[in-house]
Amino acid sequence: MSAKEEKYETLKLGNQLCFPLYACSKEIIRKYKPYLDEIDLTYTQYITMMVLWEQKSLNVKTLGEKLYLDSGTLTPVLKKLESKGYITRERSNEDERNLLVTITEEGEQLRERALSIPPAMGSCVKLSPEESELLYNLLYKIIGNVR
Amino acid sequence: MSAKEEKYETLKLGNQLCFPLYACSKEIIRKYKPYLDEIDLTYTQYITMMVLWEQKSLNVKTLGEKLYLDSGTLTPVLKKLESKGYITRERSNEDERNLLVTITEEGEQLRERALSIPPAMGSCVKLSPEESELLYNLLYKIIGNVR
DNA sequence: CAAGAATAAATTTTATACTATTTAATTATA
DNA sequence: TATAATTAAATAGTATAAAATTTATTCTTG
Repeated sequence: MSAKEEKYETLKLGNQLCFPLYACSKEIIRKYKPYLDEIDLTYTQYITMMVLWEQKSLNVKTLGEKLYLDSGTLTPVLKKLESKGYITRERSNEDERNLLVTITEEGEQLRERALSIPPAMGSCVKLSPEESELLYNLLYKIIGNVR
Repeated sequence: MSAKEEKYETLKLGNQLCFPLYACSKEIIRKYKPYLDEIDLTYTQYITMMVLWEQKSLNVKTLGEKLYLDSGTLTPVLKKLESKGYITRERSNEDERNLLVTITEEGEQLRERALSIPPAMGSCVKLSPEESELLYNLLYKIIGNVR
């Protein structure tokens, strides 16, 4: 390898860790689309509903901390979910700065229809349980380091 | 654990592999921002330049295959890079359907200024070389499986 | 060699995302 | 307690992304 090639080695796309992360994330979300289309959710709406299926009611800030998203992204997502009838949005009585997001009965029912999605996606990704766990731990390690 | 909790276990955010992938990708790109701001590039513009630093000239389709992006995303990115003087865009003589993207002298010079970015980012991610390689391989394995 | 098929970009539409700013409400403090 | 500081959402502006459609060009094949 020439001296010049050596010098710029670290700037090659194939030597980045960020690029496969970015590409992999996008490709998986793309792969979700046909399944999510069946329940008329986008990926962002889906992970938002996931939080609400576990915790029936919370404010935008707490939701954003769980999803690593801020109100600039969440406000339009939540308005959309409200228009679909899956959530309600109302200011908290104790502190009116907080907008309380609460799942509706229809939102609860959607959970049933979403049950088929994780196994379908798992069969696309095709990692062994050991590989999945390894990847999971490495990703959360980076998230912890970066933040 | 109750039967109901058991049933919905797979729909919990903490049990997804896609979510940490998505979150990790975004957090890393966010971490790039201050470094990329110094050379006035966005992340998408940066990975585009990376390809062009390696291969001086190619058409939009080939570029898109390398970056997993289509012309809908690349066209505005390339117009921006052109306006900054880092690339030229011209139709190929052999086949006028192809738009040939070519790096300029200024684009080449930018490579020098970008040299400091990979080591700065590496120190943020804080994975050992072994962990990095493991992660790299798992990510490309998924990309290969999904596509 | 002309009509149709295929290909490459660009454009359109919808939905994210991030940063910075603004607005409204609450808390802290001088 | 009036004012400043802080906090939570919403908004504005810029930049991605994906899918679908359109346009222009080239290839295929009858």
